[in-house]
Amino acid sequence: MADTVEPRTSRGLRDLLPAEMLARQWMIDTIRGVYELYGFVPIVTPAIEYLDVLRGSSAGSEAQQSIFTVRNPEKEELGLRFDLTVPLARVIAQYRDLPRPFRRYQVSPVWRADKPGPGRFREFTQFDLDSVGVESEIADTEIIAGMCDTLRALRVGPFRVRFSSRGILNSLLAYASLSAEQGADVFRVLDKLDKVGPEKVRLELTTGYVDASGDPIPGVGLSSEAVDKIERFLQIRSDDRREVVAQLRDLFAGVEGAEAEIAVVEKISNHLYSLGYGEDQVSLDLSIARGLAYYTGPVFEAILLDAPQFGSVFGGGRYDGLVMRFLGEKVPAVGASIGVDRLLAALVHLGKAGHQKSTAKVLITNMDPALADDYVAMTWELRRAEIPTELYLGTARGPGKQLKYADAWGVPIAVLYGSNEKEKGIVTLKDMDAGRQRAKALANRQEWLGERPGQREVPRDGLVAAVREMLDQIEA
RNA sequence: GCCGGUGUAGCUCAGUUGGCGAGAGCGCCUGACUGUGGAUCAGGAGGUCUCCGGUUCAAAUCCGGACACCGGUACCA
Repeated sequence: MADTVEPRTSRGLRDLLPAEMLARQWMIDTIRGVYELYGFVPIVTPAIEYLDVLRGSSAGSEAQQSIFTVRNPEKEELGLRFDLTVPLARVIAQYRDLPRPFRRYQVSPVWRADKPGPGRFREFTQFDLDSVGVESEIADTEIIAGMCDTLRALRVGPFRVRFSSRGILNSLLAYASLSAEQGADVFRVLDKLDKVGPEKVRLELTTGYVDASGDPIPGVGLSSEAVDKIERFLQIRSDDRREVVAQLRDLFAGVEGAEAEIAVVEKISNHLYSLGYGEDQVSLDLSIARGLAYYTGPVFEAILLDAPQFGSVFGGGRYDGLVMRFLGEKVPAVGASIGVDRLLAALVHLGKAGHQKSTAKVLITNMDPALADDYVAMTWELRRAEIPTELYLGTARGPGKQLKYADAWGVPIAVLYGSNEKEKGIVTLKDMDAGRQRAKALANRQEWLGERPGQREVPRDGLVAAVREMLDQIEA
């Protein structure tokens, strides 16, 4: 016995088999369609970047251990990208002659060396779109509208895009007399509101608590007056975005800088109203904080109302400071990112994706080696008529095995052609699904064989037309 | 990182208080049925029982350790 290698994949990595790839490609194509309609352009950047590009020059000690590091022959310090935003900032800084605004999309895998969890992997794909170099809130509006259009195009069922703003949260800090440093912790905790509920958020903002597993969760150590003010802020909830804006103005009256931040959010909301994005699609939800530190303005995320357990499937915000790392100059930018894997998992869960198993619509079976020329001819005839067709190339001889093969791959139509058909100048078409349905009702094999469900004989020279007709019928 | 759980066939799992040649279902292969998927029936292939050490006449089973995976929780630029 020769030594063999055990086939396996490293932790947190997985293979995407055909059924999943087909669903994913459909999803990506659909999203791409929306963003090209909006006039975004594609780019791709290398998976591998210099470590200092990924980390930032100053951030030696920052908590960025989840980068996979990579060795090259020159022994340079390299790593796999962990998102698509940092490489975008690099591109903006590196290609100074790119016209701005630069509005691009990118769909690519990213890597994080975290502990994998349910629906969470070390290699996963993001679909990002960003507008770089636009100060106007119309860019933010465009991203939010695009999120709505994308989710509608994907037929995800009811969804909600929720947005807020870091500017408003900063006003909250001023209102509650908190420092910017405390702010980072506060935002992180607020982001968990949906998941853990208001009591635990209060505990985590003050003293901390011990969770069900006995793991102590440290508190942020805020005073109860500060937490009271935060809670008053969080109580502003309404489906009506205008109502939220009004209450916010009321609460933050006299807080320095607050009015300007509220005005930005109000403008976005009004643009969206005038475009027909009402409360059923977009809500102004002040509990949205987003975990990332680099956001500077509006932030947004989308959830599926029929699958809320999948969390945010699409999120983003404005980050006016990120390009500064490379250019030393402030370049405004706003964008959003779709977690392709998470959204796809949600769609499969909802039964809205993942049904297609094959690209071929027709399998030409191969029963008689003497007729090889006919099989090849029929195959290319169909292909040249733009009908995706596979010629059976395996070793099984009888039609039984070959039909089983068609069944296993979910090919909707099989073509049977042997000496009988050749003599009569016909081909036999078989609608696989019709047979599948019929099989449920039949217990006895003689009946099953005798009936030959879903089969039709058509003239050999009418093959293409007959297949097309049968496909139309199946797809209707 | 912390807490808990689980490692037995390709997959899902059963294996009683340790007891001779290690099981089931699904899947796969062959045949009944040499030109028809499903169903049924018969047969077949497929296992270092995660690994290392210990206890014992005897370990998949008990003990210790390692590793891996799963779930929860924390962190997440």
